[in-house]
Amino acid sequence: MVASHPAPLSPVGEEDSAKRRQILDGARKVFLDLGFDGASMGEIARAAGVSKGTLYVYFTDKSALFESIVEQEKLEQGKAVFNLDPERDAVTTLGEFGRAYIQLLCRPGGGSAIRTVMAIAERMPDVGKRFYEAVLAHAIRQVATYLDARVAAKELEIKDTELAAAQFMMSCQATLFQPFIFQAKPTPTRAEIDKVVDSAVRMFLAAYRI
Amino acid sequence: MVASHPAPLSPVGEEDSAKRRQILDGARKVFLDLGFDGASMGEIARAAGVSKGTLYVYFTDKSALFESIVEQEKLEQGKAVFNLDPERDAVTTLGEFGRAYIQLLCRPGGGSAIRTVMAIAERMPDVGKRFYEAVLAHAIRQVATYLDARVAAKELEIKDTELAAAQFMMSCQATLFQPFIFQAKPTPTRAEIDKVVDSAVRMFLAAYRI
Amino acid sequence: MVASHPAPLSPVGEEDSAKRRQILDGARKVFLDLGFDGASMGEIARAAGVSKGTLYVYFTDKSALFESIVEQEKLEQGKAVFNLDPERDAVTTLGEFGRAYIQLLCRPGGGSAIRTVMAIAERMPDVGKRFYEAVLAHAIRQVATYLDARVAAKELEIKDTELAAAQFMMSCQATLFQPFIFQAKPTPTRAEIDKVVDSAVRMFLAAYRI
Amino acid sequence: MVASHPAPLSPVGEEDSAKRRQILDGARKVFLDLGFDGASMGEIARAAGVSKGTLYVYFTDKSALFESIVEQEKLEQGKAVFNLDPERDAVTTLGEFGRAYIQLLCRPGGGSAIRTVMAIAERMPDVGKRFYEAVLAHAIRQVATYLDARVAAKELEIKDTELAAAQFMMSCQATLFQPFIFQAKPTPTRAEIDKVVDSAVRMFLAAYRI
DNA sequence: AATGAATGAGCTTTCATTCAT
DNA sequence: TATGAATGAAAGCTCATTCAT
Repeated sequence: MVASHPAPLSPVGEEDSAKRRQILDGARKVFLDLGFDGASMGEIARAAGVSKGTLYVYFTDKSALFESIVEQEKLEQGKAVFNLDPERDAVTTLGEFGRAYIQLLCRPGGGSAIRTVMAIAERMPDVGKRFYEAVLAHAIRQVATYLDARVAAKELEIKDTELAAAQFMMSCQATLFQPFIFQAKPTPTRAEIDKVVDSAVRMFLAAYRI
Repeated sequence: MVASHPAPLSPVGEEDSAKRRQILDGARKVFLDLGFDGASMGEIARAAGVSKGTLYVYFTDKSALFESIVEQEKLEQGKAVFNLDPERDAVTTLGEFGRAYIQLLCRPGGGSAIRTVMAIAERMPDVGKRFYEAVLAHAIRQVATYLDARVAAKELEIKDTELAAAQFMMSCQATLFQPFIFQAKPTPTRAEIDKVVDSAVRMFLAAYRI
Repeated sequence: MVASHPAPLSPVGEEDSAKRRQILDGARKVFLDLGFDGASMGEIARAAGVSKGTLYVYFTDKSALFESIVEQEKLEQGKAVFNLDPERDAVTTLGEFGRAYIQLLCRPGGGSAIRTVMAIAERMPDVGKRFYEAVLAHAIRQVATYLDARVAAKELEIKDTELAAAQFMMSCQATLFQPFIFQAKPTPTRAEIDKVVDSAVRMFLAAYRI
Repeated sequence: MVASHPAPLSPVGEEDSAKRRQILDGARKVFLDLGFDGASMGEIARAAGVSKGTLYVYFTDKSALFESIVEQEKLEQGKAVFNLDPERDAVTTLGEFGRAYIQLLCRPGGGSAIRTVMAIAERMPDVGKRFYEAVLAHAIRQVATYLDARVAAKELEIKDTELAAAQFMMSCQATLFQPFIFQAKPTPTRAEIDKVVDSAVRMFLAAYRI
């Protein structure tokens, strides 16, 4: 009874109590698998191993829980670091980046955050916008910055590096991302990714290398 | 009750009675605006101008109705004809095509079939797959066929025309489609589309023109 | 099949379908017995002999159903006609009226609308106010009008007949209404009512008769 | 767990520990403002500045807490002393009393114990009955006792002083208490109270003064 | 004694579906 | 065929209550 009260702070007080984590983990799976409407609070409670009531101790309502999930995915995917060392040459760097990027987008195991957010964007525009900015636009800006450096290094000649970055990133998705998200093909293999990314790098450099 | 139930045939002789059309038209709008879960049979009935009961005369349940809508969109968008005359040169043809394609993807006014199908693909993989095949893969094949012709005509040199087609089509979406579908930016203007598609055409031809 | 569709109009269309009546009857009992918060839609459905869903076909929500009950009670109690013939003398008329009035206020069988509305008036001020106006204030005005006539007939001398009317009506309630509503005594008997009302009439006339 | 539970006595030695008081004070406000059903144990805990768990240390359940509040109000309002000095003349005494009584009944600021108890009386008849006895009937008895004295002093002539007391007290409420409790009019002003009470006194004395 | 985390029953409400007509 | 009345299962959410500390 001495030091028995070391941590029992209020659940909401701590930004990241164990229970909160537990709920987020359960909710993540359910939301990403079933979408916002398809997921029920009951199922989330079951997945998280807590009672329905407990959900509402930590999150005001279903939307708040969902937005926390998106926020978390946003942070996690947004901080995916790519090796975009401005000194390195474009062939290697873009190739490496492309492979990492596609693997991020086409993560195996169902439940894609991108799909889930896209699906709800019409009804929760802010959620969609913030996710896009933090993840997709953020990645584009990183690549654009790298391209700026290579332009300065006289390896490339590009007017609009942000557009070019986006072009490259979209090219890398060719035949991979859409079939994946539409469930038309399984998660792309390493070999498929290599082939497509290599081709994208070739096309990109054929167009922009000095 | 005597001979009034000739057989559990489709409600009317023709596969596409006026009522059926009416229902599909109403349902289309509601499903594309609100998604599968967001749409309610009541709202669909109202939009279609029929009673809720009638919905079940023509479609066994909500899923069947939804799949019919997707089927219809599939057929309609699948037959969106692009002028891919194999005789025409690549600059003009790809430019025109690219603009038309982006306008198809980024149609103003909410209700996007692509988003709606994408959203449900995890829970209805067949629906997603069939839609992808009939619309997106089909468009890729059309472009690939055109590219085959231009390769044969010695204008282009491409190993894998299907991959190249997809690359081009994805490049055209750069900075346009994703922000649009995530509600991060408004429907792209004509000028924006022109700029992006022109750049995609330039990049593509710089890489693949002989 | 000829004249088989004579009446199946929309439930809400008819202001007073049988089902609607059935629901109101069930809801009346439950609301008046348990109050707004104490009554549950499930119990109301059971009392009305319909499913919970049906409740919402006829009434938008619990409040709307409650307000309909209050409205109904208002109309019913508001149109309780008292014989306030301006020609009749005050002793008889006020005595008769007083007895009828107390019997209205202290109706046997539990479930008092007055109590129920009073209880919710703080949270639904409009409901409270409208009920008061239509039932209590309306009765006061009727009596005041009668008193005006008796003043004109030189039987009484009263400055403020509305206040006098209210005084008389409150006097009639002495030792009857409050114990009744607080459940401190059972419904008053005829004899008790007679005694109290007679006394109120005597007091009133001793004060106001010319 | 050894000797830490001396016995299931009341939480503390004194019947009215500071904590208990604190809870009662918080609960009073919430119950009187929102009624029994409208008040939640959470809100009560917040208002009292204790945890929800503590509520259950001092009171077995919500009903017990509520009944304690009513008990407390009963005691407090029951001991509201009115200057009913049997030596003083009726005009002054009844006038003073009437004003004080109406001010007690029509206290500004929502939270009326009378309304709250009345509201629940059907479901908690004992609570209602005890409150009526201790507050309303008690006040009537006080006035009746005063009237007895004035009858003995030959100022008044009254057969049933308890009935007369109640008559007077109800007359004082005319046009004031009911509109107030139904939220049909705001808290009566001092001037309004004066006017009504003066009139009630006049009527009463016109009828009962020798 | 006091807490606050956790629960689960129960609430209001919605909605896909059925069925008599 | 077409209807709309009716349903009941299940949703999101609240809250009185319990319990380990």
